[in-house]
Amino acid sequence: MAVEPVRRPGRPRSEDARHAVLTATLELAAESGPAGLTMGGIAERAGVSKETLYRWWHSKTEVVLEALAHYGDEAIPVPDTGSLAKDLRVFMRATSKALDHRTRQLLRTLAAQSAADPTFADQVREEFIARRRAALAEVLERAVKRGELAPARAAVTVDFVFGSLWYRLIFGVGSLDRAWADAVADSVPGSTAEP
Amino acid sequence: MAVEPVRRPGRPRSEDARHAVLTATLELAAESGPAGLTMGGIAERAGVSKETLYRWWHSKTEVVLEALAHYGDEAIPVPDTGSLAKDLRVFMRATSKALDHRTRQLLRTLAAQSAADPTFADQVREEFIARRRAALAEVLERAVKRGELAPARAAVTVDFVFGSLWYRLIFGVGSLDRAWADAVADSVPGSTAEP
Amino acid sequence: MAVEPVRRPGRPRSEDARHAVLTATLELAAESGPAGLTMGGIAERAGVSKETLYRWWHSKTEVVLEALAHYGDEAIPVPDTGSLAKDLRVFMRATSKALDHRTRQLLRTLAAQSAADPTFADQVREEFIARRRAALAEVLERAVKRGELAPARAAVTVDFVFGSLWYRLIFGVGSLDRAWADAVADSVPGSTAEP
Amino acid sequence: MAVEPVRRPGRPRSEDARHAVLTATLELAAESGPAGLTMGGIAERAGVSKETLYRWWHSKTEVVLEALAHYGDEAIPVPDTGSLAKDLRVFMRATSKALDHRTRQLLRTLAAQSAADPTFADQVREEFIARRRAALAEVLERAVKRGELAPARAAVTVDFVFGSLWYRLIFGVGSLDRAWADAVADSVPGSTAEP
DNA sequence: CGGTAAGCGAGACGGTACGTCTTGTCTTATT
DNA sequence: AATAAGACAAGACGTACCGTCTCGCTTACCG
Repeated sequence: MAVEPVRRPGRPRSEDARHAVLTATLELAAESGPAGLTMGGIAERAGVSKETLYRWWHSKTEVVLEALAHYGDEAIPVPDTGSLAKDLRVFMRATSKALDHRTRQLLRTLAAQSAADPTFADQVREEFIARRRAALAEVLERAVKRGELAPARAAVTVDFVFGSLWYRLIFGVGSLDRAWADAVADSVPGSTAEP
Repeated sequence: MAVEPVRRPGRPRSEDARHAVLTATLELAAESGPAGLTMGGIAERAGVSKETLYRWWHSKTEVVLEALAHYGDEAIPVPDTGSLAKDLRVFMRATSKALDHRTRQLLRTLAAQSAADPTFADQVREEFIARRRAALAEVLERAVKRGELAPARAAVTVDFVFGSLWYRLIFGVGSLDRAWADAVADSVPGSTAEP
Repeated sequence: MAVEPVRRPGRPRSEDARHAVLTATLELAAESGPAGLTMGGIAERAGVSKETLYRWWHSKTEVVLEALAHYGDEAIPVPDTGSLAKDLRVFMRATSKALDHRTRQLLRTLAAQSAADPTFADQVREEFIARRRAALAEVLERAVKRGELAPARAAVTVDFVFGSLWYRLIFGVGSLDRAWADAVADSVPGSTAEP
Repeated sequence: MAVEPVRRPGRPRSEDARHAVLTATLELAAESGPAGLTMGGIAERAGVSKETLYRWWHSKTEVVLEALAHYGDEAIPVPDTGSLAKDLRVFMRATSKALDHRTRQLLRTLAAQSAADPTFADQVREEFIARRRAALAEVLERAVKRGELAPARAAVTVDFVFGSLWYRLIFGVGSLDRAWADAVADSVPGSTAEP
């Protein structure tokens, strides 16, 4: 049974255009940051008309969201070493490693738009934030089942990890390097003992 | 010796104008949120010329920063009950209580601008974030001296508390009410025992 | 010998589409005037694709031109009463009568496009203006042959009649009613005497 | 008594900007005609922001109108030789002479916009057309007073002269040179006799 | 009766102009 | 010197229309 063999009439959406837009967004975000990322700029860089841009994405945030989703979907795998301490280490270090310049710029763009507009915040939360939370929650869930972690603590831990990340990213309060990753991993009770 | 008896020539700065600007900023932020808060709008609402606005504040962020500082400076006192658990409870509940609609809108404006522009982020960090961190650090420091808290844990705790706050504020990931305040307070080790 | 018995292969042009386009053009012109008459609008109203529109007409002007030709081709017959004064009266009154709201909107569209683009002006002149001029010229020619009109005056009279019409139509300088028609007819020398 | 010595507060309107806009409009109209004359283009050529353009002129037509008024106000003087025939000759030849390439482009722009939008047509009529009509009407009035021209004929003559001009200009029906000027002048009864 | 070829709808596309908005600077007269 | 009033350059925004394109489907004929 084919999943979607239907072909609607009319010229089909150009995959080239879509790809060019997402690529241009990543490039521009990396180069100029949130402030320099404009719809007109993306369109020009991508060799795409503004109308096409607005047809498929209703705002800058949506473009960034999709660009980021495409780029970083498998960057951080969900580890399963059998030990919470090790799992957290792996997860945090992978997270830290994924935060290169380009990604930080994209995330800052996401944060800026989300802070300014609750509607977009909802979208970002559901389509991006939730995925990351789920990945970490999976790791913690296993630890809870093994009795390594109190259930109540699992919940706040997710906030802790990502809260720290965004807080530092947005306000520049401290680094997001490997030292940070390890410090965060170690601070989760029950994972401190075995370094 | 008088502290500052100097009187520069010319018309002195209008205190009325300054006050009107800060009030207008608070009002507009509460009404329209980050997206609707413009320099032109503030000037108009305050009955002040844009010239005057830009003379004393170099950017929207500075205005918001000062408006916020004025409004919420003594809102959250630094508690000293002799017990980390109690101190944290008081601090977190006061923090939660201070986060009314207006304040959240202002904080979101700060976050949006900071995420978009690292220079503003620096400013926000130095003039606003740092003060809050210092207040919490003072509470934790005392606990460390009493042997209630490991020094290493004190550092990450500050990140935890404020990270959670901004994370939830920006992306709408969960509430910021009294339940949240208590959950955060309880999750700091050594303060869990006594509810 | 049949004039055009050839039948090219492939699907023949849809007469329905052609008719729908011309009708839609007339309707839209009457409703929204030159400014509101767009190719996309015509296509949509006619239930025809833009592709089809552009296949058969290369510009808005061509569509309007054909719509107008279809509608008003026999509206103004060439009178031949034997008297210049009477012929002119009939011609001018018929002209005036043909200038209902819809026709005026169409003519204004033609004028707008012609003024903006000399190439279209050429087309309009050859395919529309020339026909009207020829009709009037025929009437005047007969008068010249009868000795009622000086040959030199015949030439400028055509300019006079149609110039006045377009001038008033475009700039709203005076009416185009029966009074105007009579005034114009009467002002041609040799036709004034007999009212 | 000074006509307008009042000085409103605020930065006064820049005469430089105004002049640059009108000049740029004339240049662009001459170069590219009605179709190539855009608000953005005018702004760029004039070194003026689009906001300034729209602050003072609400549409392209208004800019063109003012540009034309400035340029051609005294181009065609009202002659008074004492003879209708001579006056008309002078007036028509001056009119013809004033119709250089640049002016024709401007007039065509005016016509295009007027045909498309009756509101602008009203404006053009009152602020531009009316002045020309008044000039010619003055000449004819004098002839009527001298008994050279029937009052009824004076009215249609104005239509005739300008109708012919615009008709030829818009649709390219014949020239607008000296031969045309003389032919039109001669065709007015009472002025034909004396060449 | 099946192949071939053009017409047709739907609708995406690059391009360009539109008119509005906000930012930060400036130039006045007034206080 | 500071103010209000407000004009200004710069440039992003989101919309509209243009004319072209690429699809799948339809309607004829012709062999």
